[in-house]
Amino acid sequence: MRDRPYHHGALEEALVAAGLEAARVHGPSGIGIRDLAKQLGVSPTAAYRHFPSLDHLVAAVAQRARELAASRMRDAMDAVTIDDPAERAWARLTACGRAYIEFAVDERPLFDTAFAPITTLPGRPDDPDAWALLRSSLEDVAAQGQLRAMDPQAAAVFAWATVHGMSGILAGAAIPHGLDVEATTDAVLDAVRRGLSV
Amino acid sequence: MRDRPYHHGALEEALVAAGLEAARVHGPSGIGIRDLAKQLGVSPTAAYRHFPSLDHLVAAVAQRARELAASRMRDAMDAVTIDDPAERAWARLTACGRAYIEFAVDERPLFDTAFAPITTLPGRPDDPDAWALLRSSLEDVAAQGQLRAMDPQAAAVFAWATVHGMSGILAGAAIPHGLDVEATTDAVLDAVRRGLSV
DNA sequence: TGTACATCAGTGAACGCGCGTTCACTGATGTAC
DNA sequence: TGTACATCAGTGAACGCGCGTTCACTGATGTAC
Repeated sequence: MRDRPYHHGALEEALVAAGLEAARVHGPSGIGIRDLAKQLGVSPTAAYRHFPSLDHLVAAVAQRARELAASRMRDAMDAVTIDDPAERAWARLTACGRAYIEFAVDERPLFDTAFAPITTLPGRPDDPDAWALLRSSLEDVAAQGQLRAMDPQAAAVFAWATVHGMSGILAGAAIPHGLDVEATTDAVLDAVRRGLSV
Repeated sequence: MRDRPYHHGALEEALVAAGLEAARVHGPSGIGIRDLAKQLGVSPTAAYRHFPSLDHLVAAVAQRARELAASRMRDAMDAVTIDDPAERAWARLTACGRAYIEFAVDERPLFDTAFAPITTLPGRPDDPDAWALLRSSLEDVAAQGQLRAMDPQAAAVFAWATVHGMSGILAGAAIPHGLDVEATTDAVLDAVRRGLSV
């Protein structure tokens, strides 16, 4: 006489989805087996049918969060409408970085979840993959002859480090007093371009 | 007939020092009231004579960790021996950034402790202060007429973001496969200079 | 110089909580014959 | 087409742990008179 069938049917997916919502509000430490099971009207033990431990569930949620960030980056890149090939390549790289920073600011707990130190490797590659998007947009810039002679790996690390660090600064409590976020983001992205261009 | 006097004498300092050692190995979450009290041969309650809560103790340890990072940066800056004023200013800025990155790599858990999101404000300013060191070395570069026209605040955020992000990449598990750490650090610091210079 | 007394820095036991995880078990599903 | 049975996905209760924190209390210290 229960209103819910004995078998949930899609508990694994439901756990990840509910975990993502929890992480959206409270970050990675907000994901708990007992908590999520309660929300889904299921016993805590049921979760262990799908994940060997909490760590694995957190890793699945983190992957989902990274993919969310990456898809925002991809969308921002696709929204670039400039025709000139060289400027287009730069604009796509910049859009990619800006989207990363905006994700950190808009969805701070999710950002923390996405890029927290990895404890358990995911079972499949990220799709889309943020690092791959960055690499490919840098390759476009290079293909336009815009990149100065430097190790392409180092160039990618430089670009990533800057937007990642900027995200950390804006997302953390460490924002320098009275900082104009948008203007500073523009200036930082411009400095990245100058650091990379011929 | 105890070998230890009833009053410890310097428990506050001892707690911070022991907390720093714990954080050095296990990061901020490795700092625990019961644990430190046990190490010092004191009851957990005694800690509450000196800190209203664990959070305050952690904040004190974090400040100590930041100051440790900052003093490494200052030492590295002071070790620069170049005479030419403009090159000297750049070298000091670079040394400062490199020391920050090296601290993250050498003392990862301490780095995590130092720059974790702040929960409780410290009772006194950092001494030395990492952000102030960076600002002042950038001012030196500007005073040498080497800095291109940009908001000085944004310039500082750009430099800090890059080394902070680089630290995060190197300290996290997210190191791209087969990365040459030293060479990449050099390349990134060089890109920062290019991003800032006239 | 001695003494009463306020204050400070400790003790030791206990509370209460929430967590991940495990155990023995049951309801539902699907498949071989 | 029906049925036995392996397998899968749940239940519900409990374990055990370690933590921060609190309580009533005591030993040591310093200071006013």
